[in-house]
Amino acid sequence: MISFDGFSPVEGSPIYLQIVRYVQRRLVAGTIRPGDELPSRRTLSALLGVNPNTIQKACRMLEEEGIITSHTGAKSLVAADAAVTAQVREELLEYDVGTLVRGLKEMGIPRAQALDVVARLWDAPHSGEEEWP
Amino acid sequence: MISFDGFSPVEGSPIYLQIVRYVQRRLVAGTIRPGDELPSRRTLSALLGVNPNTIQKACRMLEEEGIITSHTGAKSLVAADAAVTAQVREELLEYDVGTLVRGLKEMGIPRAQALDVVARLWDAPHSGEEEWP
DNA sequence: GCAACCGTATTACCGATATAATACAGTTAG
DNA sequence: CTAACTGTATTATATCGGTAATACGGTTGC
Repeated sequence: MISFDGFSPVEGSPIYLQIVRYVQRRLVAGTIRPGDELPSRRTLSALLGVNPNTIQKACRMLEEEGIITSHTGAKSLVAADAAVTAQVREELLEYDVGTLVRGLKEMGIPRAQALDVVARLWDAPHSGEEEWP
Repeated sequence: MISFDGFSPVEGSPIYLQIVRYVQRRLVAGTIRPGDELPSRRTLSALLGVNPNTIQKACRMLEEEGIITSHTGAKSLVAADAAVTAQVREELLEYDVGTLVRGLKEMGIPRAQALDVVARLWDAPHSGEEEWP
C-alpha cells in the first residue's frame, strides 16, 4: 500500500495536478513500484483532506498516462513499466529545468551564478526533506 | 515606453500572473527602469491579445508590490527603486530555484546530475531568447 | 476648451477547480 | 452468501480566471 507521507496540497496550482506530479516523481524515484496498491479514493480523500472527486480526477489522469490501472470494485494498482517511467522522468526533468532556465535568463542571471544558486539551495536545509541531527 | 516583445501568454498558470512575472524579471534584468512608461491598458490588451480586465488585474498587483505607480488619466510608470528591485530579485531567485530543487530531490535525481541538466539546457538553443547566426 | 486618450469600475457570462451529498455496480473477505 | 469495501457517475453549489461590453472621471495635447 502506497504511503502519501510528505504530501500536502498547496495553493498555486490545481490540487489534482499536484497529486499527479507527486505520484510521477515518487515513481521516478523508485519509491513507488509497479504492482503497488494505492489507497482507496475515500481513504486518500480523508488522508489528504481533499474531496473524493478531486482524488478521482487525479487518478483518471494517472490512468490515462498508463501510470496506474483501475478496475471497478478493486483497488487501483501502479502499472507503469520501465518505458513509461523513463518517459515520465525525461518529461518532468526537461520541463522543470527548462522552465527555470528560461526564467533565470529572462532575469539576466549569469550562467555561473545560476549554477551556484542551484548548488547552494540543494545543500540548504530548507529545500525539502532534510533533518537536523 | 516599455516594449512587451517576447511575451505571449501560455496555459498552465493565470495570464495576469505571467504578466506580473514578466515585468518583475525584466525589472531585475534592468531592461525596465524606474520612470519608464507602460503602454496603456487598452494598448497592452490589443498587443498581447488579452482582455483589458486581465491587464488591469496584473497592473493592480504590480502597484501593490510597489513596482509601478498608476494615476487616473495618466500613463502608469515604473516606480521600483533599488531596494524593491533587489527584493524582487531575491524572491524570484529563491522561489524558482527552490521549487525546482524540491521537485528534483523528490524524483531522486542526484545533485551532480541536476547541475548537469541545468548546464545542458542553459546551453541548448531551445531554452529561450537565443539566435542562430 | 475640447477631443482624444488614460485609469478605473461595473455587470454579465463561461469554463475550470473544488466541495458536498448521493447513488450504483463490481470485488473481496469473513 | 453477505456485508463491507471498491471504483464510478451524477447533481448541485461556490469560487476563480478570463472575456465582453459599457460607463465614468481625470489628464494630456492641440
